[in-house]
Amino acid sequence: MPDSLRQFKAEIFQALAHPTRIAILDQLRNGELTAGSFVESLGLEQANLSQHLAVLRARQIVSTRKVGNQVLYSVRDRLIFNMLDLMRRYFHKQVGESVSLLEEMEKAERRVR
Amino acid sequence: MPDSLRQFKAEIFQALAHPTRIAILDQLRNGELTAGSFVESLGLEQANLSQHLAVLRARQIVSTRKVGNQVLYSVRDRLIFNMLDLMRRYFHKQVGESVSLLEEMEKAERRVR
DNA sequence: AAATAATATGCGAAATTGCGAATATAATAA
DNA sequence: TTATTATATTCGCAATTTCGCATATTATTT
Repeated sequence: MPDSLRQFKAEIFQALAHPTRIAILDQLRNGELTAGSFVESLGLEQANLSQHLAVLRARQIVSTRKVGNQVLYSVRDRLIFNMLDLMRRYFHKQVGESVSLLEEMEKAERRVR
Repeated sequence: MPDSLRQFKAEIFQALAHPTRIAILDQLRNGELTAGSFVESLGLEQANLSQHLAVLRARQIVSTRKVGNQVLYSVRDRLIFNMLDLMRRYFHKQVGESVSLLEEMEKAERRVR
């Protein structure tokens, strides 16, 4: 596997590695939204939001379209959503395992008592 | 979507956001390997490798098993490989789009001349 | 017990990231 | 033209990441 591929993967993962940016992408699942809409829905500083959008732009994860005064954002490739969905599955599996581990521990605990 | 879920996703993405750690995981596709094997195959400082392994451990992405003198690493949940594979597909799609964009530009260029 | 081998950890420096405050830019409205 | 609205950029700072170097820890061998 070429190192450039790993480099690319790392950069995309990096772009996804922030709760705010994940929230932004989640909101784009149903189509394009203005930059400003995130400020309201996520309740963050305008500058902060704009910086997170800049990260997603830099990695070409989103594309923009200017309409009059405002900028519409959309996700370039919906494959990104597959990544997020896969990660949700991963989360649930992990939680599941943690729960059953706890149950095991409780069983063992009861046996000792 | 709960914020804790986005937090979790971000942490895992973060753990994957380094070429060295991606390389480590790639090598674990065929089963467990000793910590030392990465030092040789990747040609990095022993301490550096160990630090990257610590990141993967902290996020529970890998699990370890001590055998005598050495530590065997393995991937806890192969879903992680699905993430890497999906990212490879994403890469190829992006490259493909870039190529066809270039071709479009060349066509346009020829029309102008 | 002392030496060796495999792995992990602590430390300091450089680079990167995240954030708020202020400022810049661009389009529209007055 | 001036004011307003939407968005982006710059700056300074704190926090985090990455790395090499040195050191610690644990198991094995001599």
